[in-house]
Amino acid sequence: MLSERQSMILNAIVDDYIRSAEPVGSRSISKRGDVAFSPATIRNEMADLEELGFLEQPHTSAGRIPSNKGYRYYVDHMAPLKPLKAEDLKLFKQLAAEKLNAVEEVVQHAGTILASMTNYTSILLGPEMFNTSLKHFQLLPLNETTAVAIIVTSTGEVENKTVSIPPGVSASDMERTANLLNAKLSGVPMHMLKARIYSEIGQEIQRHAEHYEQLMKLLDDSLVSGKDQKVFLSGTTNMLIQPEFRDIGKLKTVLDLLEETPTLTRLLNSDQKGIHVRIGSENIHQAFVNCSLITATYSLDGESFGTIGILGPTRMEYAKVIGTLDLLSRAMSRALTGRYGP
Amino acid sequence: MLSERQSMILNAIVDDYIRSAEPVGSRSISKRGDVAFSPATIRNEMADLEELGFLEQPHTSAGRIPSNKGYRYYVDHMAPLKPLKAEDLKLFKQLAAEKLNAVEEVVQHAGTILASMTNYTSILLGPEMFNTSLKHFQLLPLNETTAVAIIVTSTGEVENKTVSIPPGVSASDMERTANLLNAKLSGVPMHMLKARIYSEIGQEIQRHAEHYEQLMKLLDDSLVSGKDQKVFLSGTTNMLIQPEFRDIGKLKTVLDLLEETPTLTRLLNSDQKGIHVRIGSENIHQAFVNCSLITATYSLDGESFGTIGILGPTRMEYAKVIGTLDLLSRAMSRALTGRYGP
DNA sequence: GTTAGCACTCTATCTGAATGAGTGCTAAAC
DNA sequence: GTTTAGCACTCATTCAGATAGAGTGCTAAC
Repeated sequence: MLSERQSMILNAIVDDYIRSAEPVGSRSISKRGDVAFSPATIRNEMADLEELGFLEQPHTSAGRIPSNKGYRYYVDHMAPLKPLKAEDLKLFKQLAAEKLNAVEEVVQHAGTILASMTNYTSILLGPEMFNTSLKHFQLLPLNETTAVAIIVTSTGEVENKTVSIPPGVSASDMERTANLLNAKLSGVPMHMLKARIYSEIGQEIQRHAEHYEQLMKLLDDSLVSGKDQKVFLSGTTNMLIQPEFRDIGKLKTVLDLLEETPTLTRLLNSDQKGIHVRIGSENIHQAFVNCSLITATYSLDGESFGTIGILGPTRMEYAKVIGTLDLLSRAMSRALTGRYGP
Repeated sequence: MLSERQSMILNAIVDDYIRSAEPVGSRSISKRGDVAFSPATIRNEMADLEELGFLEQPHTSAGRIPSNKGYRYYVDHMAPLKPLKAEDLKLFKQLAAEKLNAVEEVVQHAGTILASMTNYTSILLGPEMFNTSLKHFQLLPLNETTAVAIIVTSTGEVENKTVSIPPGVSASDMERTANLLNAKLSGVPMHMLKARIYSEIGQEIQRHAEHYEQLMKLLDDSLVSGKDQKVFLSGTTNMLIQPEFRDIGKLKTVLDLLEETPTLTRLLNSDQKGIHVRIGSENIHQAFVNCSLITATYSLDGESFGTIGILGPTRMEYAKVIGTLDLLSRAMSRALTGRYGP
C-alpha cells in the first residue's frame, strides 16, 4: 500500500512526534539521518501521506502529526520489539521473587510496576471468576438478624457478603446447609454453582431442614457477589504529565471514566487472548478518543484469565509499552500458574 | 479582638470570595447591602484587616482575599449551621433505608453521597480495628504449601491473607489450632489478640500438637493483615473543577497524595472526636497547603470509631460542608450502631 | 526522479497603548 | 471623631500591530 520510502518517512514522523509532542517538519526528518533525502522530497511524500489519511496538519505552516490511521500503520508494521533495559528486568524479577501469595497481591503489584515503568496509567483486571471453582463456603451468624457469607475459590480468593438471616432460620440450619454445600459442591466451577445448588442441594435441604424457601433465599443472597472482576488502577496521575491533557476538560473526561469500574471492565475485556492495541477512536468509549489502550492477557491456571492494560495518549511509546506488557503478562502467568492447580 | 464592623466586613469578604474565587473589592462589599458603609470606609477597615493578617492582597490594585487566619476567624465565628435543603435530606434517608448490610458498604456509600453533595473530594476511613473483637478464625489449606487465613471481626468485617504452610504442619494441625483459637479467644479485642495467643494458646498447642514453632509462626503470619484502616475515596476528580487547581503542578501534588493511603490515614486520624477543620498550612502535609480538610468521626458501637472527611481548596464552602459532615456522621452512627452490638 | 530556491501562510512573541478595577490618601462633610 | 467624596496612582488585562521564524507548496533546474 505504501512505498518503502513512504513507510520510512511515516515511521520517522511518528517516532519524532512520540518523543516531542510537536508537529514534525520535513527538515527535521531529513536531518535525522535515517531518511537520506532532501526536505523537498520529503515534503512531497508528506503531502501524499496526508492525502492518503496517514498524516494531519494542524495548520498550513505547521509540520505534520500522525492521524489515528498513521499510528495504526506504525503499530502494525513496527520493528520487532526491543529487548528491555537491564534495570527494568530487575523489576520483573522482583515480581517473581517476592513472596507474594494471594493472586490479588500479584496483580496489584504488577500494576504498580507497569505504571512506574511506562509512566502511563495501568489498568488491570483480576482473574475472571468464570473458571475458578468453589473451595469452601461458610455462613457465620453475627447476631440474630445478620450473617456473613464467605466464599473461598480455588485460587485462594476470598469473597464475603453480609446477608440478613430470614426469620425462623437457626444457626444450626445454616451450619448444616454450608456443610452440605462443601461436601457436595466443592470443586464445582463458580459459574455453575447456582444451577448445581438447585439441582443437587435443593432436595437435600428440603429433606433435612425446615424453611426450605428461606434457606434457598439465603444461599441466593450469599452468592450474588464475586461475579465481577476486580479492577486495579495505578499511576492515574501519570495522565497529568501528558501535554495532550493540559486541557483540564479533556483530563476530567478521562479521569472520570477511570472511576467507573464497570465501564472499565467492559472496555478492557475482549474475547481474544494476547496483545491488543486500540488507538484513539478505535476505543468504543467517547472519553478515550485522545487515548490509546493496549491490553494483554495473563493466565492463572491455563483456564481462567485476566487482563492487564496501559492507557496513555494516542501519542504513546507503543514499542516500549507493547514490549513491557508482553513480558509482564508472561511473568504474571508464570508467577501464578501451577500454584493453584486443580 | 475585631470590632463588630471589622468582623462583618471580613465575613462578607470571605463569603464573596468563596463564591467567586476572585479578589473582593471595597465597592462590591458596599453594594452587597449587609455592610451599609461607603467603599472608602470599607477600604480603611480592609487596610486594617490586612495589617492584622486576616486579609491578603495579590497586588496593589487588586481586591483582597482571605488569608488562612482570615478563614480561621470566619470558621470560628461562623453563624449557626443552615439547615440542609430538602433534596439533600433525601440522600441521607437513602443511606438509612437501603438494605446495606456490611459496614464497608455503608461507609463507601456515605462517601459517594458526601462527594456528590459537596462537589469536593471525600475521604473516609473505615472503623478502627482497635476496638473490634475476634468473631471467627479459620485456616483453609489451598494446596500443599499455601493456605488462606480468614479473620471475621465482631463488626462483620472479613480479612483474609494467603500464607505459606510451614513444612511438617498438617491439615488437621491447622484445623485443631483454629478451633482452639475460636474456643478460647472468640470475643477478644483484636489489639490484644497476639498477646493472648502467646499467653493462652501457646501451651495448649505445645501440649497437643507437634511443630509448635511452625504453628505459632503460621498464626503470626495470619494475623499481620487487618491492622490498618481502609480508605475510601470519592469525587477525586472534583478537585479538577476548582479554579485554584487549574495549575497542573499543584493538582498533581494533591492527587498524588490521595493515592498514598497510609499517609492519608495518618492525616485524617486525630485523637479527638467530633468535627475538625484544618485550613491550609494547618495541615501537616506540604501537599495540602492550598487545601482545607474537614473531618468528623462516626461511631460504630459506641466504642470503635471511623473518620469521614472532605478535602477542598481553602476557599471552601465551610458552612455547607460542616453542616453536611455533621449530619452525615450522625446518620452513619445511627445506621451502624446497634446492628453489631457486643 | 530529485532538489534548490522562493514566495507564501500562519503561529508565536513582543511591544505599546488603552482600559478598568481597585487602592491610598487628603480634605471636606456630618 | 467618624464617615465619605474626590482624585491621583498602580497594576493586571486586553487588544492591535509589528516582527520573527518555522514550514509549506510550487516551479524550474539538475
